Amino acid sequence: MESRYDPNIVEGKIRKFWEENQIYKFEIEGKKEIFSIDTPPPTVSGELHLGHAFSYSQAEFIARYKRMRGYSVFYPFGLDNNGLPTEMLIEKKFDTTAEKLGREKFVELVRREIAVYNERYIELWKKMGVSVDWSLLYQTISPDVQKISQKSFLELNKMGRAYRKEAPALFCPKDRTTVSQMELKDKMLKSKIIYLKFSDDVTIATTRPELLPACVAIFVGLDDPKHKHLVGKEIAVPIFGNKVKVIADRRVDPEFGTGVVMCCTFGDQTDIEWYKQYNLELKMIIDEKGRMDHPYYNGIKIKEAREKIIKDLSEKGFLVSEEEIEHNVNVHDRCGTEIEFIVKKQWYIRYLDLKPKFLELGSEVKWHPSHMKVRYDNWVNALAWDWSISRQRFFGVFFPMWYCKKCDEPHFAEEKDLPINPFIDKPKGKCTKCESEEFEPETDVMDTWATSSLTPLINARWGIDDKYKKILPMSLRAQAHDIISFWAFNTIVKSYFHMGTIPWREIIISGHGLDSKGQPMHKSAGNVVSPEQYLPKYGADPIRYWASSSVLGEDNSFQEKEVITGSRLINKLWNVTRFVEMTSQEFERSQSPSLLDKWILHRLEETVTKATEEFDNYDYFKARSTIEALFWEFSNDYMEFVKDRVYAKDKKVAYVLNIVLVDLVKMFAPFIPFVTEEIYQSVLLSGGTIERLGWEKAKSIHLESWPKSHGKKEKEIEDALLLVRIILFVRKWKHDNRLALNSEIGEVVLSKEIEKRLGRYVDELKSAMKIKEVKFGEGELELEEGVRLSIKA
RNA sequence: GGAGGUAUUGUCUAAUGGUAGGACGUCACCCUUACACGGUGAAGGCAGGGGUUCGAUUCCCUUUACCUCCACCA
Repeated sequence: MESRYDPNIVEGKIRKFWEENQIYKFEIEGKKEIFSIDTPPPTVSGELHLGHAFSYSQAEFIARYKRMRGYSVFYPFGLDNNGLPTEMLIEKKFDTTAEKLGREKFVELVRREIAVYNERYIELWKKMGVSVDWSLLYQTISPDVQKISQKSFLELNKMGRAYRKEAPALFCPKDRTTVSQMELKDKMLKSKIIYLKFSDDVTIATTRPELLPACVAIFVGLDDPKHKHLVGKEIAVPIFGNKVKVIADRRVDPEFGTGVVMCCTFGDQTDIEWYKQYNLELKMIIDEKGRMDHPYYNGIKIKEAREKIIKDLSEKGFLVSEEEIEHNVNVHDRCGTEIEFIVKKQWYIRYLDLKPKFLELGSEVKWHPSHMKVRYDNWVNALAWDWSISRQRFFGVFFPMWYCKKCDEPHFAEEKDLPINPFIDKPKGKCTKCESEEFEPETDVMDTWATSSLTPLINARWGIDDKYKKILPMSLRAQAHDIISFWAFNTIVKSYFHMGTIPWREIIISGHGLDSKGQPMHKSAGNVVSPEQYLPKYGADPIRYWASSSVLGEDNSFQEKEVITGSRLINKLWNVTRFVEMTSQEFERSQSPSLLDKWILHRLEETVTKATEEFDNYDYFKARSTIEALFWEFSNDYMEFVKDRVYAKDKKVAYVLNIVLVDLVKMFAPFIPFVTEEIYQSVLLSGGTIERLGWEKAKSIHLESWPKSHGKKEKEIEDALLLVRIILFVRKWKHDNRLALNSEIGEVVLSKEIEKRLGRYVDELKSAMKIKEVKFGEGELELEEGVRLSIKA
């Protein structure tokens, strides 16, 4: 055994060993019960950071634990590499756009490029030592997944759940795509609020004067005495002269601005609500490129339009005043551009009628921590729109359909022909409505959530073969809390539609890995820390150690010192092993173990019971702490106390040292898989420890069985604990008297009361603390009630 | 504006209705045949204000700060 543990040499070797021996291969056949994990496919959108490593290791600890508990663990890995984030990554890298390149060339470029990122992601995850079965890898852009996603769409369509409707959609003028509610972000932006005179008694405040040509109504507060007389009248719009009605509505705050609001289709969400409620006229004046589509503006950009009309209004005397303000606006999460509304035909999934069902399904899943379910419930209760799944983008899963050129009737692909690329594949048959044979493809792609919400079905190879049908419903979903409303919710939705059940029995929600100051890692904040930075220095085990230092659901800031602590633990474990290895040649199981042996065996027993319980509850951090507590007692106390016996080649102490070590190494294995594997292979297996203990050998520590508690209670535990307290007291006395801890002391006198309990074990005390003589009599120092002792150097 | 979470020594982080544990850092001591990348000790803490209680860091209310999600933003 090397005197020093070098992760850089060992980890690579171990990784190779795992791969060559397929240690993490999922076995579908056999008697073992299946434990299936639905892990998040990371979005391929750039470099991975420690926040990712943090989130992903949560499921990883559980997977390794469950494997040791004898489950056949289905632990796949996925890559979410379709959709806008991936497109933007490539557009940025090559400083181009999909429009410039054209659809085909662009898609090809993205395909080629993501292969590189895929490799990088996988490589890093392997380095971190995740125990996924890589043969289960899926990508959301792969043909199989496209097929599943398209099948889902076709099924929803057959169920009458999919519908196409012209509706206002959130739209990002910069990325030229519709976006969903979930892609919005608030941003404080400077802007101008303009006061416009519509008539002598009507002045309107607006931040969007350029929308004036789209003004279709004027609103005042419901019971606003100042403006009550206006309700029902018609007022002319400045410059354009068309007359619009004045309507009273509760959504207007009489105290804000002038108390009079213009409604333009569409300036914001309220405009849309009014448009729907009062059947207002539709005037779209912004096109899909974010340019003004109105004769007055002649195709200029929104910001220019604003300046132009302000100038014009001012010249024509409509402008009363303008104020600089800072206000919250909805911007696109990814590019920060202000969101507009456009009206487009989009595909929707109708599901608002199922809100009670979704709440019910949410309750069927067991949430860890339980309070995370509240977020799910809140989201479902607040749902106000059907699910829009169309995106005007390029690199994504295509809708498997065309439209009739003559009558616009949708024409769907057949399931057996999936996956379909409607740009290449030709539709079969004639238009069901007009019998035309000419079609054009649906140019939109599906929202990536429409696909990633299918991960349980993707994992089960739904519609491809029945190989992994058994994994459903999955045992566990692991994800972070920010996407409860998207990923968790949408997965439950799709699972209900396609299977009629919940997708998984339990869900664990992790927090975020934050930077050392507790800030979320964002590229824009410049605080992104990559695991690559720390891997060469410490290896993967210590980074995993950091990642395991948090309670489920809580954020965890990255602290290098935590990594260092992990590093020291590993070093200590290595050296403990080296010490114990010296004793591993001959064991003898004692029928009457010494008091200290009983003590440490009792502690082992306690630890196994407690850690198992905690792990079963997904409290891996508690489990780790429990295990660590035993480890430090074992190495700093027990091992020190029995050194004399070790040097004297006592076979009984050898036995105790080795079983405690083996169980500790096993219990540490889910957290620090590399060093524990190395110890298992190079010492416990090849040194013959496992064999001599009479235990069953495994190919890898990670296929070993988790230690079992025997439920046996050692007798005399109270006496053993007293003995330990006395030893610790003597140790402190040595320290206080500036003596080396292995120095000899002449005499210890213990009070008479102790003689009855510990009289037989005096030799253990003597040997543990190098005491020449132990007597019983009257002690001077008080250890605790009834226990007094004197110590003489 | 609403919902959820969090607030513990210089820093990071646990537990707990009755003496708050650990890690890093600091200080002191110990070069001990597994480890000085070690060991033994010490100093140092419950965000503010109310309430319940014999007793509150813990339970309740509230203020403040931060994180996440949602809504509003004329």
